[in-house]
Amino acid sequence: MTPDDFHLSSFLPYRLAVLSERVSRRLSVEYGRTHGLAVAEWRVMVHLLRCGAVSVRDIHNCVNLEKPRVSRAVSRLEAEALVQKTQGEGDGRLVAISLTDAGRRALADIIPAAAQIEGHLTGAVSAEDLATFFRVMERMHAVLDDDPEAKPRTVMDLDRDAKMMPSPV
Amino acid sequence: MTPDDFHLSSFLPYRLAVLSERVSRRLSVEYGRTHGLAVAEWRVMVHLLRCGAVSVRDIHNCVNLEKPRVSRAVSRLEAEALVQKTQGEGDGRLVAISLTDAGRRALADIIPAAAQIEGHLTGAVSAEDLATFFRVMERMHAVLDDDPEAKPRTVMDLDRDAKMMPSPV
DNA sequence: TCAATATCATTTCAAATGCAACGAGTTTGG
DNA sequence: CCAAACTCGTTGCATTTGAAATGATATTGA
Repeated sequence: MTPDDFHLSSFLPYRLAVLSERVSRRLSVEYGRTHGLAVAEWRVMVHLLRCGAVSVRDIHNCVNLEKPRVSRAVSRLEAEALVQKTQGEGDGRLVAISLTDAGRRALADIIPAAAQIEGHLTGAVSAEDLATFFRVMERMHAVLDDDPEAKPRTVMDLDRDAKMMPSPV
Repeated sequence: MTPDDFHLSSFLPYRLAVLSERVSRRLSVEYGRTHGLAVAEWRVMVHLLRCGAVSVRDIHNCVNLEKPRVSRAVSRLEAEALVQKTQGEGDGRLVAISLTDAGRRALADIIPAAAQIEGHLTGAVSAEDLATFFRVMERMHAVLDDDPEAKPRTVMDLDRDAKMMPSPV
């Protein structure tokens, strides 16, 4: 690669970052204006909806947020009474975080709007192209999975389809 | 969309963010370890390689970085003698920022490594699939272009192929 | 049993970030 | 000609950020 014909605007990492940030910002307009949430809070709440009462560590392992960020997001959400923290049953270190009714109501409000934005984005291409798009994303993840310099993927982010690997006999 | 079957791990904005950040981090390992650069500095330098002596505003408009971030990135790069700032010729407000020889040498070092990482990622899929991938990205950008709530795209990020629009007669 | 180690959530601290304000310079319109 | 409006790059400031440290609890192994 000659340095001279290297264009930022055709460089994959840059293009990914630009699109991702643009989409992310558009989305945060939605849940920011309506419920004052930021991306960390949004991810935490969505995770809680599916997984019930879980620990900070569990959220950290599932939604790609650093531990302190989860901790602070939970604090903010608790202050707004969207989640509640209860002392873990068995293990005294663990904190059980769960949605409140208000939190569930907020999600019932936000999720359809979020899904609609996603629908606008995905609706602009054919189902085949979209499938290819996600397949390519998964292939890139797979490349990074084999790269010792790359940060490992969280379990939750593993592509379900890609999991059908020949199991070690 | 029923809130109950909403999965973060299949939500487009989330998936984009996760892949983008993972790729970005892998890349920054490269130029971070070898030359102590962060993403803002990397973008500025690459832009300078192509565009010669330009202003802060121009960089801001081309590489998707906020103005203060460009200003500070340039300061750091200047402190490391990778770029130089000279007083603009005509307009007394403008600053002409350009690469030093050391900056060019650093890029000659980093760009091949960056291109190689990109090659690993793109090499894992067929040319057709990759073309589809970029086409889908462009379509999503187009959707956001029509969305008044979305931040406008910078001129540099416009897809060259997509520019062939029927011009207003 | 109980010291050493590990894990959990939080906090600390320094650095990065982005918005808004600023001072300096330039353009515009009367 | 000159005052108002605009543009440029930088800086102030409050917030966010992540790595490492902390304190509290659990687990391990001798």
